Amino acid sequence: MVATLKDVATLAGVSVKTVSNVVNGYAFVKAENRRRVEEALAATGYRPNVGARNLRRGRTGFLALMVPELSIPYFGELAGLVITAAQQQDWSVLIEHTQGTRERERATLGSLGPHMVDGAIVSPEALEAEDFAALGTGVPLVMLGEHAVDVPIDHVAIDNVLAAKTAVGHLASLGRRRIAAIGQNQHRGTAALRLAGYRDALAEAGLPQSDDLVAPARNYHRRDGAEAMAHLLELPEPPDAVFCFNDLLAIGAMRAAAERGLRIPADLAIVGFDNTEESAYSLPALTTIAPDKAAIARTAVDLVRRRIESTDQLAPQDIQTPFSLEVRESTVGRAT
Amino acid sequence: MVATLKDVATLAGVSVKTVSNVVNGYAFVKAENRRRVEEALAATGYRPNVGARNLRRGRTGFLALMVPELSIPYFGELAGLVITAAQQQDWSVLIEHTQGTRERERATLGSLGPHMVDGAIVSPEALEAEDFAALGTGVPLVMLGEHAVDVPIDHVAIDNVLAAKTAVGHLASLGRRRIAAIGQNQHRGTAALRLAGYRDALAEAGLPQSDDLVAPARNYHRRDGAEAMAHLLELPEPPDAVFCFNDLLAIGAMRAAAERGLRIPADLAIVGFDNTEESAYSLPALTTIAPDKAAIARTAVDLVRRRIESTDQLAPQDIQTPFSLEVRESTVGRAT
DNA sequence: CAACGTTGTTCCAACGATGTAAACAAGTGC
DNA sequence: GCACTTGTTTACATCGTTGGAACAACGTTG
Repeated sequence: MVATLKDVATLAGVSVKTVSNVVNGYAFVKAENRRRVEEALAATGYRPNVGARNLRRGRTGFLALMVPELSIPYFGELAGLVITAAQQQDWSVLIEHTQGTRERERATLGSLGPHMVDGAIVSPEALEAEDFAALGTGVPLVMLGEHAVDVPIDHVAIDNVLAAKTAVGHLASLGRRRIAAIGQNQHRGTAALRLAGYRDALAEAGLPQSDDLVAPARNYHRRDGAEAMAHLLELPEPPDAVFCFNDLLAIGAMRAAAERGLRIPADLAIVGFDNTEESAYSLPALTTIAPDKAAIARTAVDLVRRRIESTDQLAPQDIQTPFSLEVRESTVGRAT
Repeated sequence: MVATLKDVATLAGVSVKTVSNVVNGYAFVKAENRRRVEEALAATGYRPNVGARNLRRGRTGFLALMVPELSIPYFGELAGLVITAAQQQDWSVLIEHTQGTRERERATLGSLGPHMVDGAIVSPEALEAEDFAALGTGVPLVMLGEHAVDVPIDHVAIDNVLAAKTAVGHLASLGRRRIAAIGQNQHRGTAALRLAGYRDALAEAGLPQSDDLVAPARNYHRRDGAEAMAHLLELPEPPDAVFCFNDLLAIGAMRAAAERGLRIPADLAIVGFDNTEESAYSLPALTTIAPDKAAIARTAVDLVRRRIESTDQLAPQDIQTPFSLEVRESTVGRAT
């Protein structure tokens, strides 16, 4: 059996409340009693019943994190950072994954009662505006990544348009003329933004735009990148560079290119997006957009906390976190 | 505010318990009352207070998963599978990570009161036998991976010795003579087992053993693999093959080899361990031991459930899950 | 029509912790 | 000796839920 406050109190010969006071660091407890209580606590190995405590306090001590797939390196890395940031605020993190389907995302959002978690950090992919109505009221929510739609909810992301523009600008500055993009997708908010950045950069560099060079990707897995790249390489005039909307697509694209005997970056330069750890060690190492993932995690947790603490309505925040371009071998070749 | 049973009861004009009965599917509720309660439930958007319910029922609905780092692909993939398996048993998964330090692992284990979670699945790296005494009593615990030590706890893993032997046997069968190993580590149970398998295979193939060819790795990150490989390649007689104790080490080793102009597998064959998704897309694609991660996750969740449900003491189970050798380019070259 | 079982509902206590306020003890000042 | 602080402890109600006992209403049966 597990010791409760009552057990400890009996053992120490004081009231339950006094034990509670000791546990919670209440100042006015006589030294003698404090000592006895502490002994009893140690003897019984008392640990507070989180459920009961939270029932009383109206907090749960849990934070939910909703991601599409934990096996995707970006989300694995991000989740780790969120957990770390949350631990510092005494929160435990509950992770749900949705496979990026709208139905699962709705269901997850709906199950997040305020009794279950104090707040939630969500990274939706397919949700529509109306789905947010289904959300259990009263749970502070922070969204990561781009809105698909306009929803009055806190939101943390990098400037996707600028980031994409930076990536493509880098390719253009290297003298690439036929720059392709992989990752177009109707259902993802980020895809539209990154595509816009891609187009901006081409326009600015005075390069022609061609729909042939924009390859869609249903999911953002390595396989999708390989398929898209294979398709691009069959064009009569194949690209000499490609901007992939995430690192996994880029890894897949590299493989497809390598399998066809292309040299990277000589024949084909590749830029990814996310700066997952994998990208620094791929062969060749991948040039990629590096969002400050730790900042994203910290900011998101902070936003949740702030919204919980302040009783009055805050206007929804829209916070942009920094990013940088990590230049590696896939665009500039092996450093000598 | 959030609706409670009381609110619903008032609205429906019945007692709290009747509403509770409806919510919990108690059979004997008059149709008329049931209808009114259901209307009231819908109108208020009632969701049960998980904390209170569990306080009463003595269950929490949470399962803890402790891993060293979520950003390590193997654990990201595994965590995803555990979440999926747990969802099917109506459990939400709480993830804690420890960076693989003994102190953090102890602390995490200690914080898992039975009020917090119904059970825990842990993947420790540095824990010693005595640390398990610190565990809050009464929480069913399942360990993944090898024990460092003998502890009477449920345990799910593949046969590490056999798996390592299989991997190294594969290298030997390809005619490699100087087969190195990367990943030796005093503190990891798995390291010892994989090393034993490595030695078994060498012995069986009649190959000489040399301590020079066994490279330690503090952590199991890509960087450690690269450093170890660099070291091995500086030997007067460098290896012609290397067995890495996980995929990340192998990825790092590949990079170090490639940077020194070695061709893989012609000059150096490499085998990894874990079959992370990354390994199928690396250049060259990595030959690796493929544990059935889904089986591990399912088995672990099942074990926890079984231990919760049965009141009597079950003997600690020791379950081995299947694995296979995934042969790819890093040992046999590009398929034509 | 009394006794009984069946069905449906309500009341009460309890899970374990904590906030509130009251009770108690020991000084202090007048 | 009394009111008044100041410090210290306790009793009690409460958070939202559910199990069990008690109770009420009903039709059946002997």
